[in-house]
Amino acid sequence: MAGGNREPGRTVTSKVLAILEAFEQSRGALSLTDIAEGSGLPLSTTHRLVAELTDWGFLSRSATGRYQLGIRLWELAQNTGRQLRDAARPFVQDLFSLTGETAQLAVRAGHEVLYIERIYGTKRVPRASRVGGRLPMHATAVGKVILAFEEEWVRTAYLNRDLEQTTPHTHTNPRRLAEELEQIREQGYATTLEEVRLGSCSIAVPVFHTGRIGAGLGLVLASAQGASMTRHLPVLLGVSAQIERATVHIPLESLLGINRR
Amino acid sequence: MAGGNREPGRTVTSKVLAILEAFEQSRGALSLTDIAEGSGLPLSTTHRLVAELTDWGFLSRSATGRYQLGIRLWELAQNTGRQLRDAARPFVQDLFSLTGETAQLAVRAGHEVLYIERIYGTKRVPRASRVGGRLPMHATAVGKVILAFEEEWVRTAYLNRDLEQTTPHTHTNPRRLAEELEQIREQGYATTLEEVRLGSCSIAVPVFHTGRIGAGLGLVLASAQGASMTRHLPVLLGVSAQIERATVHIPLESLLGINRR
DNA sequence: CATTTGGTTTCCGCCCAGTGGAAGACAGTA
DNA sequence: TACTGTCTTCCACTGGGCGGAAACCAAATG
Repeated sequence: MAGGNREPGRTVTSKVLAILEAFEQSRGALSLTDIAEGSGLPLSTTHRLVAELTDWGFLSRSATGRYQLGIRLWELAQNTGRQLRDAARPFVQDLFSLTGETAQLAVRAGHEVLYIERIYGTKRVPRASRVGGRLPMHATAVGKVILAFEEEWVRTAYLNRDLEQTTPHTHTNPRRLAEELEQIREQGYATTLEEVRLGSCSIAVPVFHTGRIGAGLGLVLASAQGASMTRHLPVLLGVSAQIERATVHIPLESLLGINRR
Repeated sequence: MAGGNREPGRTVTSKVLAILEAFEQSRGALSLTDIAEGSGLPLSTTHRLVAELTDWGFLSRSATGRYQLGIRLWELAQNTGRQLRDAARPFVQDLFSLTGETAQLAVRAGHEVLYIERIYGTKRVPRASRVGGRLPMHATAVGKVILAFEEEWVRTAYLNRDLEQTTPHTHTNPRRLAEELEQIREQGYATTLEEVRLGSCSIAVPVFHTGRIGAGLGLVLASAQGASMTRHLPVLLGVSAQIERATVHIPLESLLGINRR
């Protein structure tokens, strides 16, 4: 029965996107079979769609026959939120040069922080986040500072969920977390100590845009320097103010391609 | 006649990708009608596909109802060539800090240079290139240096095409360009003087990988400093060597999602 | 308030692009 | 040679995609 056993209600578009997203979970290049499994599609269907995506440059095929996301996709995606990234990057770089520590800029995407910029030196640091990566908000300094200054309903909605325990030090008690956020709002910055990953701590300040919280700007340091983190506060606040000044003229809607719900 | 006048042979996939690519040409957010025009699709078809793309986060809709590329796309695309970018970025940053000039890293994509990294300060420079952007190879220093060290057949293929004249100073004579490339290969670096854009000049050195040319590393400066460009050569060569060392262990095929033809 | 203008959303029956099981080709490996 | 895992091609069936048309909506205009 050719074509009989098809899964109804599944659009072609959803299949194409599922194929692309299959590359997100597993690092490195995938074989056709991997893609078929990852996207939950029959092999022959996968084969056809993958071939077309490759023609368009959205996937590329290495010498070994395995596939990976193509440069065309990356090229296209550079247009997303370019204004914000272009405007903010030099300042994040300043932050890095002035402190010598890994500097990062993140925004809220749903219930997570999404890292959109990250400047680091050649020295090795235990890294949990990466550009384009997500982390739970309550475990990171940037996340906490965003949450603290976010609108009331966002905060309560967040605290009414199960809070993931990333390390033994992650704060997951909703009540105490609410208090911590209150305190962050008062003091104007947030910190974490080995809450995402053992061996590293972080500090972050808010970046506002048109009165609302727009992003979080932070530093990641080795745990050893956790005690003296706050000495970076003046620089952090200064750079944050500069980013705010550099982005005021950018209309909110073109800042990022995020569907605010 | 519903569904009668359809354009045959056009796959759904191609329509979806055409919609995404429609955002590349025109800056800023697009209305549904704009997208339909840009992708050459009927309005109702566009509407259906755009709606699904939006659901998946590949497009986002602003308060005004216009569409732009979604953060989901950007997020996915960060996985493309991450190894190369992550490894190279700190060194490009060094190049910037050491020289104070806009530093950039580019690779060849077909007959053009594709800028994959670009570090610049807050001072304004006339910029022609941008991360994710392309330029003709013969008009840029990074492009020329890549072309010069590229395999013979690539070079001859390139010179047998029409060479675009970007500014009055662009070298477009194939014969003379071949000589220039020869000289670049001997001296180990390439320069341009207002060949892409009036007011700026550039200098670049090759970055090799497994014996082949892998990328071009360069600086962009204001034309005024064109005469003394070569004083940056030692730094450029040093940083290039460091990038080579940092990327030797990366398998060629996972460097970038480029289909080498 | 009626009208025009410029855009977005919904509708619906036709029909071909998409489908996926199966078989064939291919490359390692035992 | 047989086996195994993977990729590629084939092909007849069929429902998801299609897109013209009409309804809808909002803002500008008379």
